[in-house]
This record gives sequence, C-alpha cells and structure tokens, in this order.
Amino acid sequence: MSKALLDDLTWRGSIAQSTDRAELEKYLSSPGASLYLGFDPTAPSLHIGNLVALTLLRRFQLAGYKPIALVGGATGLVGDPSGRSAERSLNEADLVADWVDQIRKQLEGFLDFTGKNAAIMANNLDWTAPVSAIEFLRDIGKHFSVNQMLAKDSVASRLESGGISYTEFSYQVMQAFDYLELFRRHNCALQIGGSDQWGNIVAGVDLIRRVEAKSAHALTIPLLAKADGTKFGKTAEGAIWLDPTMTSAYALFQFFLNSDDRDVEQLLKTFSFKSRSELEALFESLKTNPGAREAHRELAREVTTLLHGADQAQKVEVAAKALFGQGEIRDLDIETLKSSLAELPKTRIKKGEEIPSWVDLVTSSGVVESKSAARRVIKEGGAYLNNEKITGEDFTPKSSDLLHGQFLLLRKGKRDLVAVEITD
RNA sequence: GGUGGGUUGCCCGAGUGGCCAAUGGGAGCGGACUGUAAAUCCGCCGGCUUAGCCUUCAGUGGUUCAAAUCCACUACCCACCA
Repeated sequence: MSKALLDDLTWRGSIAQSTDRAELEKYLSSPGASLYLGFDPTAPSLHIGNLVALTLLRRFQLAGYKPIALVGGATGLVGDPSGRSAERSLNEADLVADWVDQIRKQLEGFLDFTGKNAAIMANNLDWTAPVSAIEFLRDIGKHFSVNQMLAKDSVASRLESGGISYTEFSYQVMQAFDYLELFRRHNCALQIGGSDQWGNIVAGVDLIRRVEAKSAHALTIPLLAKADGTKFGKTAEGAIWLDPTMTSAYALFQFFLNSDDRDVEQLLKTFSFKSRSELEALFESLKTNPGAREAHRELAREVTTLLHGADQAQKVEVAAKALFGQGEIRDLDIETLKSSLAELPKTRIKKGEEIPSWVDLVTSSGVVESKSAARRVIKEGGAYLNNEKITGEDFTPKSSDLLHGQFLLLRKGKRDLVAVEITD
C-alpha cells in the first residue's frame, strides 16, 4: 500500500525530497498513520500554487491516511521568510483571523471529514497563543542552534540580500513547534509541503527527535516550473485564486486550457486523480494530435470540477465553446447565449440609452486601459464585435447588432471576452 | 562624520541645453501563421476632444527664447574614506 503510493507519487514527479525513504514507507505502513500540511493566511483565498501540495494531501487521504490541514493563524502573524527576498509587511491581526476563516472553508471542501480516516482541521494559534514568551524560549528555543538556523536557505539568502528581522528569523521555530504539537496531539509523524518548506519541516523533525526522542518524517513536492521559465499560477492579471469570486470558474478553466503544451503532462500528473494508464493515453494524444488539445481540456475540466463542481465545470466549458464558437454566435438560442455570457465580465448599458461609440464601448468594457489603447487595438484589428473584426474607429454599434435584442459580445485579441448587456 | 556617484516611462537601462514623449533590451498588447498553444515574423507600447494638443525623466524652486540635460535646496540609494 505505502509502496504503491510512493511509487505513484514518484512517477508523477511529486517528490522533491524526503527523509529516509525506507523509514517513511515503514511509517506509512503503520496503522492510523497521519500527515499534515500547513497554509499561512497571507490572502483571503488560497491560490492555484497552494493547490499543488493540497492535491498531494488529498492523494494521501484517498490512499487511506489521516490528513491534518493546518491553518497558520499564528504563523500568518509572523511571516515565513522562505522564498522571499525581502521582509514581509505584517498584516493586522483581525484581518489575518478573517483570512483564517476563509481558508479553513476552502480546505474543508477539499478533504473528507467523515469516515475512519476523517480529516482534521487545526489552527496553530490554538497552541501558540497560550504559551508565554519565556516558556517558548525555555521549552522550545533551547533546542535550536542558531548556527543551524542561520544555515537554512530561507535565512542564508536573506542575510545576503538586506537582512532579516528577528520576527521572521523565528518562523522556523514556530513551524517546528507546530509539528511537535501535532505529533503529540495526533501522533502525526509526517509533514508535507512545497519544496521551499524543506528547511522549516526538518526543523520540526529535529525538534521532535530532541524532545520526544522519536523519529518523524518529511516529504516535499517540487514547485511547478513552467517551460517558459515564468512562475506557475501567475498571470498578467495576478494570481489564479481558488475562490470563485476572485477567479471565476470560467477564468480557471481558460487558464488550464491555455497551458503551454510542454507543461500539460506535468500539470496532469500533478493535479489529476486519473489513473496512470488514463493519463498516458492523454499524453499520447498530446503527441499525436496536439491541435485537438484533448489533454488540456481534460486538465481544465478536472481541476474546475474539483474546485467548483461538475455543474459549473460543464457550464463554463459549454460557454467557452459557444463564445469561441466554431458556430455562428447569432445562431445561439437565447438560453445558451445567456448562460455563456454569464461567465464573462460584464458591462451594462441602460435600456433607452444610446449605444456608445466603438472606441468608448471597448474602453468601458475594461479590456483596455485607456481610450488611446482602445484606438490602437481597433486600428490594429484586434477588436471584435460578435466575433467579427471591426477596424473602423468611427463605428458605432446599431441596435441590429444586438444579439437577441440585448447583448453584445466584445472581444480583444484572441481570448479576451466581455459581455455587454442592455438592462432595464 | 568626510568625499564622490546616483535617482529616467511596468522593469533594466541610454540620453549631459533645442532635432526628446525621450535610443536599446525585457515584460505586456495586437496582427499574420496555427490550435483560445509554442516558436517565428510584422506592428504597437503616457494621456486626450488624436494630421493637433496636454502631462512626464525623485521633489521644490531658479537660470534660459528653450531643461531629463545647467544651478540651489530637500528626500532616498550606492561607493570609498574615518
């Protein structure tokens, strides 16, 4: 069981580093083995990058292990220096508390809290807040060597680039304390995380060995690297969020559908719960018939379904098909059109008001930043009304251009769509 | 504390009185090709009531017909010296 899982993870490229593999297998073979993964509240939602490790946690639960999802109500107040070239600015405590709630809800949707290996939700503020500074320094701090702390990547790189505050320097101790606490409370002896968390995780492994004289384990998953060298999950508009009010299901679907061919295999291995043979069939299709983008579509479909449900996933896929239409947009019946446009950003015009000129319409739709930019795009042939290229600057849409008398579909370039709706 | 250097458009970085909305590169955007991909090629890339006008080169004030470029002060950064 444990070996099969680890072999599968290895095939997926989901193991960056681990503590002794044989020992880890042994632990995973023991009854009731559990593992934990922590997230700090640094925003009101998790983002797609967080989903990498979260997916891994879910795999473990599906394989029969007990997952513990930890939200860093305490560590989020301090700030993790890992992967950061400069000091973080501290967030207000009540803001962080609010984010903890939001993230907790997202995590709850991702794991199963029933059954014999029901997931556990934890917040490190629960055990960190009651500890006094003196207790912390005597009981925990005493087990840490500053020499070793300084050697950690997260600290060493910061010492070279402008320094680090005592606050962030202490972060690894707090995370180690978390691991110790979960070890004590739930007998949890495996912590997983992104590969940037290795240093923080082994700090906990060391602490458990020193305090409890027991061995605990660490497993990290590689940070996703894109073929073009840019960071996964970031777009020009910002991060891809799991919260549908921050990144719509439609945008999420499009994000994955538009993946670089070279990245699709790794993305499927990372996020998909399909079997190895199913995935290999998709990789084959990617090679032999890349234009069909079957693998991209499955990827987009599966992630969207996982995060927003099958209904939503189905809807946005149908919408995308209709809007990028093989078919004629005017032929869509009103219901299909309406539900498709519902997935897009919207601009409204009051009924009875004149339809603005083409330049103004493109500007107010928000696909460009200024009128000058709108003029440029129009002149360059990048502005489309109802999927038809319109290059005339002095053009003004007429009421006969309205789809079903109340909608216009604007497009900038190949994929930037906006709906214009005439409202009462 | 002393001396010297720097602060330019999203980023890097040229420009040392007019020809500067400002060279070049990157990012971004549009087009062509294709597959809502990549690569490549072409174009764009401060704003506006767009053949013209307006506002930008850390900030403030000054010199000049004319300043990103000269002067003064302020703020921040860097280097060498103590």
